[in-house]
Amino acid sequence: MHAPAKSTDSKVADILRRKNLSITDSRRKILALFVASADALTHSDIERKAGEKIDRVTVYRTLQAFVEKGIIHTIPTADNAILYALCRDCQEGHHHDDHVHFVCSNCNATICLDDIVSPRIELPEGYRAESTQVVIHGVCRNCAG
Amino acid sequence: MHAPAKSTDSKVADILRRKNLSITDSRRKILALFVASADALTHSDIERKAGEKIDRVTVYRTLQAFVEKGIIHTIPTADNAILYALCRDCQEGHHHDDHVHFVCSNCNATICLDDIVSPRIELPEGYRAESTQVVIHGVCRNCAG
DNA sequence: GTAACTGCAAAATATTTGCATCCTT
DNA sequence: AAGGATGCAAATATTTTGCAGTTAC
Repeated sequence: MHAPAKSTDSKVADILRRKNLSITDSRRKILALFVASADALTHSDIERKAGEKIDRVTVYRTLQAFVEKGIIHTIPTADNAILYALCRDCQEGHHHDDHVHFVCSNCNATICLDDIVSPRIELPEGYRAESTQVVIHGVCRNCAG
Repeated sequence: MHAPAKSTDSKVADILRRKNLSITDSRRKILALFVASADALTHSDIERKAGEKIDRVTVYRTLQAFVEKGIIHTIPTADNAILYALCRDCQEGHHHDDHVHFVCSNCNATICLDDIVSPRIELPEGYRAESTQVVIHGVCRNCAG
């Protein structure tokens, strides 16, 4: 098993420090999960992956704090499970919601495609757009084989 | 105030009949809400608007049945409230999910813009898109007024 | 008449809150 | 040392399930 790379660990600490959150075990572990995995996680993913050591309530409060601080964001999904993801861009400080999310119908992973900018869409007369969120369902790189 | 048009009532009955669902009071009332209102509804919207007469459990089961039969569909939202909406096109039989949803940040209504087709989006190598859902936040026609 | 639908009660889940204790700074 | 974070217990809220009575066809 790969030991948790020191780089991940310090990256995590950096993020927390930058956001004025005190650095605790729970937060380190949970944030590390996001940094480590490319795809979005549900509350129960996190509970499961973090092992038995973290209280359910702490997970709630931690996710809430992360969202408030802009470290992670929620992703709307068709089946309305609440997904949380950290985006590369958000890490850098300038949080932007207008990116594309991809949900793999095979492995069920949800991935932030930060590089892809949401398109401008022509709206009917009278509507004014402020932000555009796109969720694409399909088959991801891994599953397409 | 407009009396509930007879046309709405027969429209509702038509839809139920076409989908092989028996025509009951609850279903008629709930489906009428969708037909009547232009925007999407949450579970609690429905409970509230339907009056005290409909049991919470019946609402759950009715919405589930409607979704299964393709009468309504769920809309993913940024705040992860579960929204249900009937789409003009879905009524006609050929259900397509690839339409644009608009959420008004002022009046909070969610509207299906059935006329607007989701754009094709260029994906990274290896990804295959099957469907594209777009949610645009902004100010709707009424509120922009 | 039969199968399906509803409403009530209750179980199973999910989320929030209060508070004493522990940990970070 | 002080303020914030955690974990436990318990309060709420949400969703699901079972079943007896009712209704649509």
